[in-house]
Amino acid sequence: MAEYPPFAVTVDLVVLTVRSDELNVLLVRRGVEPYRGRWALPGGFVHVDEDLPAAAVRELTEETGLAEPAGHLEQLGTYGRPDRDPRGRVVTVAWLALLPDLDRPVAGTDAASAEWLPVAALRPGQLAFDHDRILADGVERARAKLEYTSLAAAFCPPEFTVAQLRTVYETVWGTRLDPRNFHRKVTGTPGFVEPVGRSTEGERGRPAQLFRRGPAELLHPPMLRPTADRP
Amino acid sequence: MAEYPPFAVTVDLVVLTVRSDELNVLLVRRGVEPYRGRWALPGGFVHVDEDLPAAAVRELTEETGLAEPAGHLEQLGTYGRPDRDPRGRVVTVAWLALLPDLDRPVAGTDAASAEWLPVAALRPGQLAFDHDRILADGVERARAKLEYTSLAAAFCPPEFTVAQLRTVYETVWGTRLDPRNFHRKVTGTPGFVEPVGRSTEGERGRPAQLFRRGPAELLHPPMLRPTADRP
DNA sequence: TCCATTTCTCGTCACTCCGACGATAACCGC
DNA sequence: GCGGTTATCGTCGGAGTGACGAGAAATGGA
Repeated sequence: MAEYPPFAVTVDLVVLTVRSDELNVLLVRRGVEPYRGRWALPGGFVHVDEDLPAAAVRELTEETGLAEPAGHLEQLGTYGRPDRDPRGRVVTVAWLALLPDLDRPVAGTDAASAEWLPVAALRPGQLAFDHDRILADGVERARAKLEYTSLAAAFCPPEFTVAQLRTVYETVWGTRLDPRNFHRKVTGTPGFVEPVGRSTEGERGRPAQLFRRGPAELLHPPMLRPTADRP
Repeated sequence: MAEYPPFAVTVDLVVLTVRSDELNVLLVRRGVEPYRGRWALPGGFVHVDEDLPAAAVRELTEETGLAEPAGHLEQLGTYGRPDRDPRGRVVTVAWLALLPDLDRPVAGTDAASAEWLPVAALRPGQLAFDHDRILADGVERARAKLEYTSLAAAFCPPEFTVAQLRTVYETVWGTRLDPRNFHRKVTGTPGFVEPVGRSTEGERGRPAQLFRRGPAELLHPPMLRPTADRP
């Protein structure tokens, strides 16, 4: 192996959820320099004998305090501009996590306090390092993947209604969808959702059937977001 | 920054092209241990002050001997299993490149001789390190992206016919497509291709109109590959 | 109790898109 | 000219979708 420049490798997490009709991201306040006091994506160094997915899962459980069975985790991309960290050459492998709304506050074992913040409330340049860019890439990935995968259900609890699922799409895409057409599409795509057999109770309006995730991962044909049609 | 485990960071390239109706990948024979004499993806260490995309472009030009204007380059994913390189902890950022068929042999400035090999001819376990897995991921990414982007044109020379573009789809997907429906789809999607105004000469059959890439990057609606329909 | 309100669910209709395929156009070599 | 080959245009039916009407099943207030 002779000579090679030494790097530090970290993982950073873009953890998204939908709560109160807004897309939220999990952020931590940095307690040390650089960027002390600024919001940042949760993350940390990869251990010497640790695989990259394992490091991501470890950080996720440390920050959210929950084992990972619910939700979804995938690699987002790797960022390594030479000047991205003033301390030295740090390459970070970013991960995208989609979680249901755990309406309890985040109980992290980590000292740093993690909080949910609405993505729309963040201003450019507000996050540490290049985390603005990473967050933007993560949000765009999530938006795109809702089109052709069944990942929207990862934002939902194990049992959910069609309307809850529609709210996920509407929130992530920032558009409104026709409830009747959405209902037809979701229930008509084999394997997307499966009826539980029960219904909601005590909510306003007619009770809604409860569903859980189906086995399908890809949507064929996809559900394309409404486009500002090109000329 | 105090303590952190030191890593080596490399870039590896999955360079794909379509030649003689087969999907080919650019491979090098390793001249040193480990995996000496085995085929591997071209790649190398990231320099100390080098950005990751710059390292990928550098390796690409070193291996193919051509500046990068033609074709397409994107980050594929990062692979860092602790045991993936017997020499130590090496994390590699893999990139996917799609190039037109430069039917001249690859004139690399690199000492290692790079060669095009048909992807279908490779057997599992034939490549060094975890390059089998990286190649498989790259091929799958290319297949998926043909569906909803105009990337197929990256496999074509600056001017090409609809039939050439169809051959790209057929080769990458391993399916046959109806020439008439394909022609309708390609020419009917605004911004996918633009007529040059000239036609081929001296080929067999009726001359074909020449096109070049249009400005569109996304295909709306996508061109879905024929599916072995689900039940 | 009755009614307005809310929300879920089922239909209808027109339009687009796509797969399957027929037909014609424009070149080649002989 | 003639057959072979490939490119291009057209037609037809079915699947999928956007726009929207209408009924079903709950709640809450007069």
